[in-house]
Amino acid sequence: MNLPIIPRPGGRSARVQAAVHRAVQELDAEIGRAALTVPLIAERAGVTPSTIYRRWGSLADVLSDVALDRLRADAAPLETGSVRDDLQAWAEQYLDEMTSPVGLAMMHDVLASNRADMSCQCSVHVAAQIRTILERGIARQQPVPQVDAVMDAVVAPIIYRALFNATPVSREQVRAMVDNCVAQAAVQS
Amino acid sequence: MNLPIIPRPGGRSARVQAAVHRAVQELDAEIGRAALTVPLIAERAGVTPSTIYRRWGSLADVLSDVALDRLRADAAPLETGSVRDDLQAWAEQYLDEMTSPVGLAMMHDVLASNRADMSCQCSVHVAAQIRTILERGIARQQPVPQVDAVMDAVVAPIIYRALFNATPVSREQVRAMVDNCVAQAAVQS
DNA sequence: CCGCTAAAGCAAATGGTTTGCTTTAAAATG
DNA sequence: CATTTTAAAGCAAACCATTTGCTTTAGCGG
Repeated sequence: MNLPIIPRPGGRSARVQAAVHRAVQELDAEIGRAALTVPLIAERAGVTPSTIYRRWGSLADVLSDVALDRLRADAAPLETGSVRDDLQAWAEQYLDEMTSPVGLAMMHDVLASNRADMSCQCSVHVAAQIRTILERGIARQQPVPQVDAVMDAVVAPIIYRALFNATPVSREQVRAMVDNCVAQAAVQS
Repeated sequence: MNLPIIPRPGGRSARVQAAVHRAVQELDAEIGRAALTVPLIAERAGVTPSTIYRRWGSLADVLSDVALDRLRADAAPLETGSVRDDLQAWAEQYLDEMTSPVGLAMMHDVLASNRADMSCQCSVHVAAQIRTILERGIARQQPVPQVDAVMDAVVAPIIYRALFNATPVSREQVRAMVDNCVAQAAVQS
């Protein structure tokens, strides 16, 4: 419904936003995501439920907003000196995050909000991480794959299988996927 | 909550199940998925809301159940004589289905139920379709890729980008993905 | 400092969800 | 075939999340 853009960034709006985000994370840790309700969050945050409904629209939107916030908090990928190693390290960490209960819940939350703009943020964020790695490689004059190629060959299988398969991608498979992707880029250049 | 297994397949349970499924599809067509509620569905199906809540657990579970039913209704893939062509034809149709509003809604419904068993059914079903195509190729003594390879290289990008990207995979890209995948299988054998 | 306005508070009404109990009908048993 | 058993459906009351109209607050511009 309403965007999580803060119209009056200096004041009460910002405080409410922060309080609600904190309340969600606290309650999530204490009682679990399944037990979260808007009235509960509102009470913990010290606001009224209608405030949350008016600003976010629904519980799903609040959770999605918080989940995206956590995604953005991810650190920049490490730098080892080779695109292949950087990608492998990053991809393994990404796999761990996204197959963890927290990561899975985040994805479900974002998708459950049914807002294309929010869902897209996920891939925008991931693409930015990958771009960071690839640009280091370009700066070193190494051959690098396209961002989209990495998304299709590495990210997509990780996420698809995390969401729809009983068995997630293994670390070996991730490494093989990255290898493949980087090797193809080397051939094509 | 409760499984969609029918404990007394011969009688009232089966009738209720069918009536609810039909009610969901009718109402979905008439008023749209966003307006669906359990009481509405119950009324149309001629049952009481508590019946639905007791059997399915929540609206999300009902919608997920119906969505999986529709998936299962998919026809068997066509046969052209070549694995590559069969896969391409099937993949393009799959792309169309999954990027359509109906297909997207189905995936969201299944994921929103937050039930791993239901989500897995999606990939199980898709894998079965792919296996059908590949086994024809094996029968013809052609080299074929692994089912999982097709899932990772073709299905995963289609779904990932349908769910998380503003721009879905294009038909050309699908064809390229299938080509790649089949070519790799030919090399490896 | 004063007025304007967006957002928060409040409270009542709405309606989806849960739950205990009763009734029905399908299956099992003799 | 009649009888017993039991899972599931019906019913209705209670509960609680959500919506909504109105009032109040507080940030911002003049």
